Amino acid sequence: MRIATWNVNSINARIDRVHAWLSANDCDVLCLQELKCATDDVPVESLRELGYEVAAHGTGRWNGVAIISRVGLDDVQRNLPRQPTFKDEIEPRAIAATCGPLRIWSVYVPNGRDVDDPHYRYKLDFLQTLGEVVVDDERPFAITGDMNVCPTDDDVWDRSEWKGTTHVSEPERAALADITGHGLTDIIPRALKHGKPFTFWDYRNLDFPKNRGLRIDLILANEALRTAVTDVYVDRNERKGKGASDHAPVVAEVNV
DNA sequence: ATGCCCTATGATATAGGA
Repeated sequence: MRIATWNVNSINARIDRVHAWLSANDCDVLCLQELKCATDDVPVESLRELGYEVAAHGTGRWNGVAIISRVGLDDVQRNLPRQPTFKDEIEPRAIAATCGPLRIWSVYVPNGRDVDDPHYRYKLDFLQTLGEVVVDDERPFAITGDMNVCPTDDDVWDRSEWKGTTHVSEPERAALADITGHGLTDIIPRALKHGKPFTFWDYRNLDFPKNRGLRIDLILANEALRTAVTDVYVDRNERKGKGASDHAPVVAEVNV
């Protein structure tokens, strides 16, 4: 079984690429983030014609998450239990489903914007709440998605360029460690090039050609899933060319 | 060649991204 997580930065802007990627990559379960459209505006027909079921959760303009699967899509759950609000809204940032043997979450953690911004407190609250979804179970389980946190300094292209910013601060890393403390492992992908498995490169300043990247798209797997993983990699080819998302898919081969 | 920001919106600037 092949699973993947991919922040597509608008599903409508990216649908041709997503369609082509699915056609070429034999993927069973794909978790998407940043749909940037309402649930009813997701181009589901393009995905269904490839044999996938779609569970989406979006309200338009920003955020939005989905799970698409060709191995079953049951018990869909939208939002975290007790998910924190921002400006009194519960934003569409989390969705879960059971896909065959696997229980999986697709989440888009708030950016935080700046360590002094209220959005940062919201981010920490969201991360704290996210740990509560972990179930103590024999069944393969994963939280995947754009965590907007670099787990270690190895996950930043240049630590000195990211001093005092979000994504690398100790409280964010501690909050992420609290999640993995529930029995999950950050499955670190192998790098296909340049030694570091970054998953995001800003569109600006030639960041991708210069490999100024971050590893923020993660697969957090429980023991049953972790031991079944036979390979994990970043599909950095998908970041190339015109019309790419600023994130690349993270792909895991799982023997379940 | 991996190449000099992108997306959505009661839009013609602005917010958000990380």
